[in-house]
Amino acid sequence: MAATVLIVEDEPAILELIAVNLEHAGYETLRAKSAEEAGRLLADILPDLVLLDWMLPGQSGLALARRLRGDARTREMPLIFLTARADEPDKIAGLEAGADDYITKPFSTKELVARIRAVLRRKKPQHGDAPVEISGLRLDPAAHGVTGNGQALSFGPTEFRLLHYLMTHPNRVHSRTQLLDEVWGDHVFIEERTVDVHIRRLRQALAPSGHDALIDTVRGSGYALRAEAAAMSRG
Amino acid sequence: MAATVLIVEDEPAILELIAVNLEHAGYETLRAKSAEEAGRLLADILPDLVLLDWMLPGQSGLALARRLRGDARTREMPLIFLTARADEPDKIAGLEAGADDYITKPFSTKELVARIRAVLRRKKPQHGDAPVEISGLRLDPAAHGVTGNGQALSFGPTEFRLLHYLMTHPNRVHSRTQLLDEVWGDHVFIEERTVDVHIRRLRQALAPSGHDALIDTVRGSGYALRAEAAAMSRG
DNA sequence: GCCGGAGGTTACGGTTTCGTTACAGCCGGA
DNA sequence: TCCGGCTGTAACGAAACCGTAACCTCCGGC
Repeated sequence: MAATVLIVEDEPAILELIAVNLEHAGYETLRAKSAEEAGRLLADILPDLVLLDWMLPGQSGLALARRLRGDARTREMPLIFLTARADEPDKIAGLEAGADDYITKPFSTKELVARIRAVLRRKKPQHGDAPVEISGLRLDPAAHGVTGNGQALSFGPTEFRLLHYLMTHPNRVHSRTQLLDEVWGDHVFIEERTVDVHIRRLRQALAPSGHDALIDTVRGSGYALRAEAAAMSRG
Repeated sequence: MAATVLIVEDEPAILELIAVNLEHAGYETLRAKSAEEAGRLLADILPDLVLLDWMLPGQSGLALARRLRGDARTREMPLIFLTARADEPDKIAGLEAGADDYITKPFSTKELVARIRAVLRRKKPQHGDAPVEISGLRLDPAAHGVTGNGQALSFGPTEFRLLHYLMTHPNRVHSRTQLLDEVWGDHVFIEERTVDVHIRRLRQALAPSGHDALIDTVRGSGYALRAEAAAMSRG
């Protein structure tokens, strides 16, 4: 039940300092030294909160924030900026980008923990990391693991997110457009047929345990993951 | 059903380019070459979304945006800015004026369509159709599934729409013309006998659970789906 | 019983949609 | 730097689906 915090900070000493303090306060931590590394992490794992340094080598923290807010998966994710610059313009830009709070260095670890607590309290209860199970197929977002009737299955990042979305919205037809919005993110420009290919890859990855049969093609509409309970809902 | 987009753009070539692309993507378009013209149009028609150029002769796009947000009638209308200026200050001013998104020229038509789609989707609190049930026959539009007394039945797209329509309008005779309008769409030209064939296919798909008997042929008039409660109501 | 009309049924060409494969680009790790 | 995994796109073939025509069956009126 411990909340997971992703810390994005290029200075190793500060990164370590923050991480140790947060862990001491009872949080689990993920670490990234650049926006790019954070992006890769976020492709697989959705932390409960992101602590984001403003100045980063390569892509800036602000740019990453914008990317997070442009993606349906991460739009609601709590975000706190961490920066040495106290200038007013930066602050405005940061909040415009959808940050929930803004902490200027130097800061006390007490203040840091207090603000994280406040932001987490303000945000809705997280549901993104609860394990899902349907028809013997079990997906655990936190562990990034899937088992089919006990047998371990492996997926690429996109396949994993696609399966996760389908499993959390079963017995419902999703158009290709919908899936692109929900799984890839609102602001991507991808051919609809690409969804077909990923469905195929997902089915292939599910095949070893036979769970590929769970994914129905609804001709002319899209795809649906069928949980057996719904087919016989009437008694 | 197609969403209507009002395009406000003073450059004729660009206006045309955008309009053609949106129409190709399935949207209906309205065109205005100035903020004033757009204002007159909006007095009569409320489009589903406004695509607004920043720089316009006469009244600026920003001014029009502010006016739209000040009017109760148009306050909730989705609005996307379209501009050649990528400067940060402009962007902030645009978003403060209540724009839902902001696209800088040059842009790809793919991106344009994707963003329009995203904004429209975000604004609409998607109202999923409710399941219908008649005499043990249950149809769930969201799941695109049908069960007859617990047994799963499968249909092609047209059969499904036809059954859906009949189930939501039971105990009523529908002429073939009516069915073509309601199920196929107003503007299609299709032989009336085609309806017969689809009724036949629908009955066949319903046969496994015996629900094919629900569809009555009314000689000389059309077809009707009979809900049992009504069977005794008429003599 | 005969007849005409309406609906039932079947078969078929054409089109759309989907599954599948192949491929090139990107990125990170060795 | 090469290599191997992952991704998005294009292309091709198969299957599903559709609309139409043709033929058959049923029905009522005479």
